[in-house]
Amino acid sequence: MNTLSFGLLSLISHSPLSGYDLMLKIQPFWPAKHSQIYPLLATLEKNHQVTYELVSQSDKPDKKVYSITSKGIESLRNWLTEPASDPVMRDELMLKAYCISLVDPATSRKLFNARLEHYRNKISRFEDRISQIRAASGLQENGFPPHNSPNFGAFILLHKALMSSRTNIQWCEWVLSAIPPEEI
Amino acid sequence: MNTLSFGLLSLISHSPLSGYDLMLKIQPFWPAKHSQIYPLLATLEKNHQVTYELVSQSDKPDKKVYSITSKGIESLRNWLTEPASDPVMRDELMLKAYCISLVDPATSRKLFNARLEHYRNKISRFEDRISQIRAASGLQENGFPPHNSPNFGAFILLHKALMSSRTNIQWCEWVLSAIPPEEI
DNA sequence: TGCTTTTATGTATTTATTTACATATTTCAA
DNA sequence: TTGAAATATGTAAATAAATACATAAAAGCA
Repeated sequence: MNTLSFGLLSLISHSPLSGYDLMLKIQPFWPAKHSQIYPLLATLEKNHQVTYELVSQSDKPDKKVYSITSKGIESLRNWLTEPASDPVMRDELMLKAYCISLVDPATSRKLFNARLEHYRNKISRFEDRISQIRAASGLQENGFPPHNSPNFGAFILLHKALMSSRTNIQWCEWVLSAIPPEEI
Repeated sequence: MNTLSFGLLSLISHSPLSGYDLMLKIQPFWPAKHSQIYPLLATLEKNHQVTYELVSQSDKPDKKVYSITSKGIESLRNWLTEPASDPVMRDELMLKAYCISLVDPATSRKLFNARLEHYRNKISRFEDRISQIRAASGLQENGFPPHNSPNFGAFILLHKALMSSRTNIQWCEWVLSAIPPEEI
Protein backbone atom coordinates (compact mmCIF):
# COMPACT_ATOMS: atom_id res chain seq x y z
CA MET A 1 0.00 0.00 0.00
CA ASN A 2 1.54 3.31 -1.08
CA THR A 3 1.45 6.71 0.59
CA LEU A 4 -1.42 8.02 -1.52
CA SER A 5 -3.59 5.05 -0.46
CA PHE A 6 -2.97 5.95 3.19
CA GLY A 7 -3.73 9.57 2.38
CA LEU A 8 -7.10 8.60 0.93
CA LEU A 9 -7.81 6.46 4.00
CA SER A 10 -6.84 9.39 6.21
CA LEU A 11 -9.36 11.69 4.51
CA ILE A 12 -12.11 9.05 4.53
CA SER A 13 -11.51 8.48 8.26
CA HIS A 14 -13.01 11.92 8.97
CA SER A 15 -16.15 11.47 6.93
CA PRO A 16 -17.42 9.43 3.95
CA LEU A 17 -16.32 10.88 0.60
CA SER A 18 -16.64 10.12 -3.10
CA GLY A 19 -13.61 9.54 -5.32
CA TYR A 20 -14.21 12.91 -6.92
CA ASP A 21 -14.37 14.70 -3.55
CA LEU A 22 -11.21 12.89 -2.44
CA MET A 23 -9.43 14.05 -5.57
CA LEU A 24 -10.34 17.68 -4.81
CA LYS A 25 -9.61 17.48 -1.09
CA ILE A 26 -6.22 15.78 -1.22
CA GLN A 27 -4.64 18.32 -3.62
CA PRO A 28 -3.05 20.62 -0.97
CA PHE A 29 -1.34 17.72 0.80
CA TRP A 30 -0.56 15.20 -1.92
CA PRO A 31 -1.45 16.31 -5.47
CA ALA A 32 -2.99 13.48 -7.53
CA LYS A 33 -5.20 13.10 -10.60
CA HIS A 34 -8.47 11.15 -10.56
CA SER A 35 -6.85 8.53 -12.81
CA GLN A 36 -4.54 7.65 -9.96
CA ILE A 37 -7.21 7.75 -7.26
CA TYR A 38 -10.02 5.61 -8.70
CA PRO A 39 -7.89 2.46 -9.13
CA LEU A 40 -6.48 2.82 -5.59
CA LEU A 41 -10.00 3.13 -4.15
CA ALA A 42 -10.96 -0.07 -5.97
CA THR A 43 -7.97 -1.83 -4.38
CA LEU A 44 -8.77 -0.44 -0.92
CA GLU A 45 -12.31 -1.74 -1.30
CA LYS A 46 -11.06 -5.15 -2.48
CA ASN A 47 -8.87 -5.31 0.66
CA HIS A 48 -11.82 -4.34 2.91
CA GLN A 49 -10.17 -1.11 4.10
CA VAL A 50 -13.17 0.84 2.82
CA THR A 51 -16.73 0.15 1.71
CA TYR A 52 -18.83 2.19 -0.67
CA GLU A 53 -22.43 3.04 -1.15
CA LEU A 54 -23.95 4.08 -4.48
CA VAL A 55 -25.64 7.44 -4.01
CA SER A 56 -28.13 8.58 -6.63
CA GLN A 57 -28.33 12.30 -7.17
CA SER A 58 -31.06 14.06 -9.08
CA ASP A 59 -29.14 17.26 -9.81
CA LYS A 60 -25.71 15.67 -10.46
CA PRO A 61 -24.40 12.33 -11.76
CA ASP A 62 -24.57 9.42 -9.32
CA LYS A 63 -21.53 8.71 -7.18
CA LYS A 64 -19.85 6.15 -4.94
CA VAL A 65 -19.42 7.32 -1.39
CA TYR A 66 -16.60 5.56 0.44
CA SER A 67 -16.51 4.92 4.20
CA ILE A 68 -13.63 3.54 6.26
CA THR A 69 -13.93 0.10 7.89
CA SER A 70 -12.54 -0.96 11.28
CA LYS A 71 -9.77 -2.73 9.34
CA GLY A 72 -9.03 0.59 7.63
CA ILE A 73 -8.83 2.42 10.96
CA GLU A 74 -6.45 -0.26 12.20
CA SER A 75 -4.23 0.26 9.12
CA LEU A 76 -4.13 4.01 9.80
CA ARG A 77 -3.22 3.54 13.49
CA ASN A 78 -0.40 1.21 12.45
CA TRP A 79 0.86 3.61 9.76
CA LEU A 80 0.89 6.46 12.31
CA THR A 81 3.37 4.59 14.52
CA GLU A 82 5.93 4.51 11.68
CA PRO A 83 8.13 7.59 11.16
CA ALA A 84 7.02 9.90 8.33
CA SER A 85 9.34 9.94 5.33
CA ASP A 86 11.05 13.20 4.41
CA PRO A 87 8.96 15.78 2.55
CA VAL A 88 9.57 16.10 -1.20
CA MET A 89 9.33 19.54 -2.74
CA ARG A 90 9.80 20.15 -6.46
CA ASP A 91 9.62 23.78 -7.51
CA GLU A 92 10.56 24.92 -10.99
CA LEU A 93 11.01 28.48 -9.68
CA MET A 94 13.90 27.31 -7.50
CA LEU A 95 15.71 25.93 -10.56
CA LYS A 96 15.02 29.14 -12.45
CA ALA A 97 16.13 31.29 -9.52
CA TYR A 98 19.54 29.64 -9.55
CA CYS A 99 20.37 30.99 -13.04
CA ILE A 100 18.27 34.16 -12.82
CA SER A 101 21.38 36.32 -13.41
CA LEU A 102 21.21 35.24 -17.08
CA VAL A 103 18.18 37.44 -17.76
CA ASP A 104 17.17 41.08 -17.43
CA PRO A 105 15.38 42.47 -14.34
CA ALA A 106 12.00 42.67 -16.14
CA THR A 107 11.97 38.93 -16.94
CA SER A 108 13.11 38.24 -13.42
CA ARG A 109 10.35 40.35 -11.83
CA LYS A 110 7.66 38.62 -13.86
CA LEU A 111 8.60 35.24 -12.38
CA PHE A 112 8.53 36.41 -8.77
CA ASN A 113 5.41 38.56 -9.19
CA ALA A 114 3.55 35.57 -10.60
CA ARG A 115 4.58 33.47 -7.61
CA LEU A 116 3.56 36.25 -5.23
CA GLU A 117 0.06 36.18 -6.77
CA HIS A 118 -0.04 32.41 -6.43
CA TYR A 119 0.53 32.56 -2.66
CA ARG A 120 -1.73 35.57 -2.09
CA ASN A 121 -4.63 33.71 -3.70
CA LYS A 122 -4.10 30.73 -1.44
CA ILE A 123 -3.81 32.65 1.81
CA SER A 124 -7.34 34.10 1.92
CA ARG A 125 -8.89 30.64 1.46
CA PHE A 126 -6.88 29.29 4.40
CA GLU A 127 -7.89 32.17 6.67
CA ASP A 128 -11.57 31.60 5.89
CA ARG A 129 -11.38 27.90 6.69
CA ILE A 130 -9.53 28.49 9.95
CA SER A 131 -12.31 30.89 11.01
CA GLN A 132 -14.87 28.23 10.13
CA ILE A 133 -13.21 25.64 12.36
CA ARG A 134 -12.80 28.20 15.17
CA ALA A 135 -16.49 29.05 14.99
CA ALA A 136 -17.65 25.44 14.68
CA SER A 137 -15.49 24.34 17.64
CA GLY A 138 -16.24 27.44 19.72
CA LEU A 139 -12.56 28.38 20.07
CA GLN A 140 -11.08 31.68 21.25
CA GLU A 141 -7.96 33.52 19.95
CA ASN A 142 -5.17 31.09 20.77
CA GLY A 143 -7.21 27.99 21.49
CA PHE A 144 -6.76 24.57 19.88
CA PRO A 145 -9.34 21.89 19.23
CA PRO A 146 -8.59 19.02 21.66
CA HIS A 147 -5.89 16.56 20.52
CA ASN A 148 -8.39 13.70 20.30
CA SER A 149 -10.85 15.70 18.18
CA PRO A 150 -10.86 15.06 14.40
CA ASN A 151 -10.73 18.87 13.98
CA PHE A 152 -7.23 18.91 15.48
CA GLY A 153 -5.64 17.55 12.29
CA ALA A 154 -7.42 19.91 9.91
CA PHE A 155 -6.69 22.84 12.23
CA ILE A 156 -2.92 22.33 12.43
CA LEU A 157 -2.70 21.63 8.68
CA LEU A 158 -4.47 24.86 7.81
CA HIS A 159 -2.11 26.75 10.09
CA LYS A 160 0.90 25.16 8.44
CA ALA A 161 -0.41 26.13 4.99
CA LEU A 162 -1.05 29.68 6.21
CA MET A 163 2.38 30.05 7.86
CA SER A 164 4.17 28.65 4.81
CA SER A 165 2.30 30.91 2.40
CA ARG A 166 3.11 33.98 4.51
CA THR A 167 6.80 33.05 4.61
CA ASN A 168 6.86 32.49 0.85
CA ILE A 169 5.24 35.88 0.28
CA GLN A 170 7.85 37.52 2.50
CA TRP A 171 10.58 35.80 0.52
CA CYS A 172 9.17 36.88 -2.86
CA GLU A 173 8.84 40.49 -1.66
CA TRP A 174 12.39 40.39 -0.28
CA VAL A 175 13.73 39.06 -3.60
CA LEU A 176 11.78 41.66 -5.59
CA SER A 177 13.27 44.40 -3.40
CA ALA A 178 16.71 43.33 -4.64
CA ILE A 179 15.87 43.26 -8.34
CA PRO A 180 16.64 46.64 -9.95
CA PRO A 181 13.47 48.52 -11.02
CA GLU A 182 12.62 48.56 -14.72
CA GLU A 183 13.77 51.74 -16.42
CA ILE A 184 11.28 53.67 -18.54
CA MET B 1 13.18 18.60 -22.55
CA ASN B 2 11.77 18.11 -19.04
CA THR B 3 12.19 20.26 -15.92
CA LEU B 4 15.00 18.18 -14.46
CA SER B 5 17.04 18.65 -17.66
CA PHE B 6 16.68 22.42 -17.31
CA GLY B 7 17.62 22.11 -13.64
CA LEU B 8 20.84 20.33 -14.56
CA LEU B 9 21.60 22.98 -17.18
CA SER B 10 20.92 25.66 -14.57
CA LEU B 11 23.49 24.18 -12.17
CA ILE B 12 26.06 23.61 -14.91
CA SER B 13 25.62 27.25 -16.03
CA HIS B 14 27.37 28.38 -12.82
CA SER B 15 30.36 26.10 -13.11
CA PRO B 16 31.32 22.78 -14.73
CA LEU B 17 30.15 19.77 -12.72
CA SER B 18 30.22 15.98 -12.90
CA GLY B 19 27.03 13.90 -12.97
CA TYR B 20 27.74 12.78 -9.44
CA ASP B 21 28.21 16.37 -8.21
CA LEU B 22 25.00 17.42 -10.00
CA MET B 23 23.12 14.61 -8.28
CA LEU B 24 24.28 15.82 -4.87
CA LYS B 25 23.76 19.51 -5.62
CA ILE B 26 20.26 19.34 -7.10
CA GLN B 27 18.71 17.46 -4.15
CA PRO B 28 17.41 20.52 -2.21
CA PHE B 29 15.61 21.92 -5.26
CA TRP B 30 14.54 18.90 -7.29
CA PRO B 31 15.32 15.53 -5.69
CA ALA B 32 16.58 12.99 -8.22
CA LYS B 33 18.60 9.75 -8.24
CA HIS B 34 21.75 9.28 -10.31
CA SER B 35 19.86 6.77 -12.47
CA GLN B 36 17.65 9.60 -13.67
CA ILE B 37 20.45 12.12 -14.13
CA TYR B 38 23.04 10.19 -16.16
CA PRO B 39 20.70 9.43 -19.11
CA LEU B 40 19.52 13.06 -19.21
CA LEU B 41 23.12 14.30 -19.31
CA ALA B 42 23.79 11.96 -22.25
CA THR B 43 20.79 13.47 -24.07
CA LEU B 44 21.84 17.03 -23.28
CA GLU B 45 25.28 16.23 -24.67
CA LYS B 46 23.78 14.65 -27.80
CA ASN B 47 21.75 17.86 -28.34
CA HIS B 48 24.88 20.02 -27.86
CA GLN B 49 23.49 21.79 -24.77
CA VAL B 50 26.53 20.63 -22.80
CA THR B 51 29.98 19.20 -23.49
CA TYR B 52 32.06 17.05 -21.21
CA GLU B 53 35.68 16.46 -20.48
CA LEU B 54 37.06 13.23 -19.02
CA VAL B 55 38.98 14.08 -15.88
CA SER B 56 41.37 11.51 -14.44
CA GLN B 57 41.71 11.57 -10.68
CA SER B 58 44.45 9.79 -8.74
CA ASP B 59 42.64 9.70 -5.40
CA LYS B 60 39.11 8.98 -6.72
CA PRO B 61 37.57 7.29 -9.77
CA ASP B 62 37.71 9.23 -13.03
CA LYS B 63 34.77 11.44 -13.93
CA LYS B 64 33.07 13.35 -16.73
CA VAL B 65 32.92 17.06 -16.09
CA TYR B 66 30.09 18.78 -17.97
CA SER B 67 30.18 22.39 -19.16
CA ILE B 68 27.35 24.41 -20.71
CA THR B 69 27.53 25.48 -24.36
CA SER B 70 26.26 28.75 -25.86
CA LYS B 71 23.27 26.76 -27.15
CA GLY B 72 22.65 25.60 -23.57
CA ILE B 73 22.73 29.19 -22.28
CA GLU B 74 20.26 30.15 -24.99
CA SER B 75 17.91 27.34 -23.89
CA LEU B 76 18.08 28.58 -20.29
CA ARG B 77 17.35 32.20 -21.27
CA ASN B 78 14.35 31.02 -23.26
CA TRP B 79 13.10 28.81 -20.42
CA LEU B 80 13.38 31.73 -17.97
CA THR B 81 10.91 33.80 -20.03
CA GLU B 82 8.20 31.14 -19.54
CA PRO B 83 6.18 31.25 -16.30
CA ALA B 84 7.26 28.72 -13.65
CA SER B 85 4.79 25.91 -13.03
CA ASP B 86 3.24 25.61 -9.57
CA PRO B 87 5.38 24.03 -6.85
CA VAL B 88 4.60 20.43 -5.92
CA MET B 89 4.97 19.41 -2.29
CA ARG B 90 4.33 15.87 -1.07
CA ASP B 91 4.69 15.38 2.65
CA GLU B 92 3.62 12.16 4.36
CA LEU B 93 3.49 14.02 7.69
CA MET B 94 0.64 16.18 6.36
CA LEU B 95 -1.41 13.08 5.58
CA LYS B 96 -0.62 11.63 9.00
CA ALA B 97 -1.42 14.90 10.73
CA TYR B 98 -4.92 14.85 9.29
CA CYS B 99 -5.85 11.67 11.20
CA ILE B 100 -3.54 12.23 14.18
CA SER B 101 -6.53 12.15 16.57
CA LEU B 102 -6.62 8.36 16.05
CA VAL B 103 -3.51 7.83 18.16
CA ASP B 104 -2.23 8.63 21.66
CA PRO B 105 -0.20 11.78 22.45
CA ALA B 106 3.07 9.81 22.74
CA THR B 107 2.82 8.47 19.19
CA SER B 108 1.83 11.92 18.01
CA ARG B 109 4.79 13.61 19.71
CA LYS B 110 7.26 11.20 18.15
CA LEU B 111 6.19 12.20 14.65
CA PHE B 112 6.53 15.93 15.24
CA ASN B 113 9.74 15.66 17.26
CA ALA B 114 11.34 13.69 14.42
CA ARG B 115 10.33 16.38 11.95
CA LEU B 116 11.66 19.08 14.27
CA GLU B 117 15.06 17.33 14.25
CA HIS B 118 14.95 17.10 10.46
CA TYR B 119 14.60 20.87 10.06
CA ARG B 120 17.07 21.74 12.83
CA ASN B 121 19.74 19.69 11.08
CA LYS B 122 19.17 21.52 7.83
CA ILE B 123 19.16 25.00 9.26
CA SER B 124 22.78 25.09 10.48
CA ARG B 125 24.06 24.03 7.06
CA PHE B 126 22.14 26.85 5.36
CA GLU B 127 23.46 29.45 7.80
CA ASP B 128 27.05 28.35 7.15
CA ARG B 129 26.66 28.60 3.40
CA ILE B 130 25.06 32.04 3.57
CA SER B 131 28.03 33.25 5.64
CA GLN B 132 30.37 31.82 3.01
CA ILE B 133 28.68 33.74 0.20
CA ARG B 134 28.58 36.92 2.31
CA ALA B 135 32.31 36.65 2.99
CA ALA B 136 33.21 35.73 -0.61
CA SER B 137 31.15 38.63 -2.02
CA GLY B 138 32.23 41.10 0.67
CA LEU B 139 28.63 41.81 1.75
CA GLN B 140 27.45 43.55 4.90
CA GLU B 141 24.37 42.75 7.08
CA ASN B 142 21.47 43.39 4.71
CA GLY B 143 23.36 43.49 1.44
CA PHE B 144 22.60 41.42 -1.67
CA PRO B 145 24.96 40.21 -4.36
CA PRO B 146 24.17 42.22 -7.52
CA HIS B 147 21.25 40.91 -9.61
CA ASN B 148 23.53 40.11 -12.55
CA SER B 149 26.00 38.15 -10.39
CA PRO B 150 25.76 34.33 -10.44
CA ASN B 151 25.84 34.50 -6.62
CA PHE B 152 22.45 36.20 -6.60
CA GLY B 153 20.59 32.95 -7.36
CA ALA B 154 22.39 30.84 -4.76
CA PHE B 155 21.97 33.62 -2.20
CA ILE B 156 18.20 33.97 -2.53
CA LEU B 157 17.72 30.19 -2.64
CA LEU B 158 19.65 29.71 0.59
CA HIS B 159 17.54 32.39 2.24
CA LYS B 160 14.35 30.71 1.08
CA ALA B 161 15.51 27.38 2.51
CA LEU B 162 16.45 29.08 5.78
CA MET B 163 13.16 30.97 6.09
CA SER B 164 11.11 27.87 5.28
CA SER B 165 13.00 25.72 7.78
CA ARG B 166 12.49 28.31 10.51
CA THR B 167 8.76 28.49 9.78
CA ASN B 168 8.45 24.73 9.81
CA ILE B 169 10.27 24.56 13.15
CA GLN B 170 7.89 27.15 14.59
CA TRP B 171 4.94 25.13 13.33
CA CYS B 172 6.24 21.86 14.85
CA GLU B 173 6.86 23.57 18.20
CA TRP B 174 3.39 25.15 18.09
CA VAL B 175 1.79 21.75 17.36
CA LEU B 176 3.80 20.06 20.13
CA SER B 177 2.60 22.72 22.57
CA ALA B 178 -0.97 21.55 21.89
CA ILE B 179 -0.32 17.82 22.34
CA PRO B 180 -0.95 16.79 25.97
CA PRO B 181 2.28 15.82 27.81
CA GLU B 182 2.92 12.11 28.37
CA GLU B 183 1.85 10.97 31.82
CA ILE B 184 4.38 9.03 33.91
C1' DT C 1 -30.35 23.29 -30.21
C1' DG C 2 -25.71 23.05 -29.79
C1' DC C 3 -21.62 24.40 -26.70
C1' DT C 4 -19.21 24.67 -22.41
C1' DT C 5 -18.60 23.70 -17.54
C1' DT C 6 -19.10 20.94 -13.47
C1' DT C 7 -19.80 16.64 -11.50
C1' DA C 8 -18.84 11.82 -11.80
C1' DT C 9 -16.20 7.38 -12.89
C1' DG C 10 -13.36 4.74 -15.29
C1' DT C 11 -9.16 2.83 -18.59
C1' DA C 12 -4.94 3.23 -21.63
C1' DT C 13 -0.76 5.19 -22.67
C1' DT C 14 3.20 7.80 -21.76
C1' DT C 15 6.44 9.98 -18.85
C1' DA C 16 8.83 10.51 -14.48
C1' DT C 17 10.81 8.54 -10.59
C1' DT C 18 12.52 4.92 -7.63
C1' DT C 19 14.69 0.68 -6.69
C1' DA C 20 17.59 -2.76 -8.02
C1' DC C 21 21.35 -4.59 -10.63
C1' DA C 22 26.26 -3.94 -12.23
C1' DT C 23 31.00 -2.44 -12.15
C1' DA C 24 35.27 -0.08 -10.51
C1' DT C 25 38.59 2.73 -7.59
C1' DT C 26 40.22 4.61 -3.12
C1' DT C 27 40.23 5.16 1.72
C1' DC C 28 39.49 3.84 6.31
C1' DA C 29 38.34 0.91 10.04
C1' DA C 30 37.77 -3.58 12.36
C1' DT D 1 42.59 -8.46 4.93
C1' DT D 2 38.10 -8.30 4.50
C1' DG D 3 34.34 -5.34 4.55
C1' DA D 4 32.10 -0.92 4.53
C1' DA D 5 31.68 3.78 2.76
C1' DA D 6 32.41 7.36 -0.56
C1' DT D 7 33.22 8.44 -5.29
C1' DA D 8 32.04 7.52 -9.98
C1' DT D 9 29.10 5.91 -14.06
C1' DG D 10 25.97 3.33 -16.11
C1' DT D 11 21.46 0.05 -17.31
C1' DA D 12 17.10 -2.69 -16.14
C1' DA D 13 12.95 -3.21 -13.96
C1' DA D 14 9.26 -1.64 -11.21
C1' DT D 15 6.33 1.80 -9.43
C1' DA D 16 4.20 6.41 -9.36
C1' DA D 17 2.23 10.07 -11.69
C1' DA D 18 0.56 12.71 -15.67
C1' DT D 19 -1.75 12.90 -19.95
C1' DA D 20 -4.95 11.31 -22.99
C1' DC D 21 -8.97 8.65 -24.18
C1' DA D 22 -13.88 7.49 -23.08
C1' DT D 23 -18.52 8.02 -21.34
C1' DA D 24 -22.43 10.31 -19.13
C1' DA D 25 -25.81 13.40 -16.64
C1' DA D 26 -27.20 18.03 -15.39
C1' DA D 27 -26.94 23.13 -15.72
C1' DG D 28 -26.39 27.32 -17.94
C1' DC D 29 -25.72 30.05 -21.87
C1' DA D 30 -25.93 31.70 -26.65
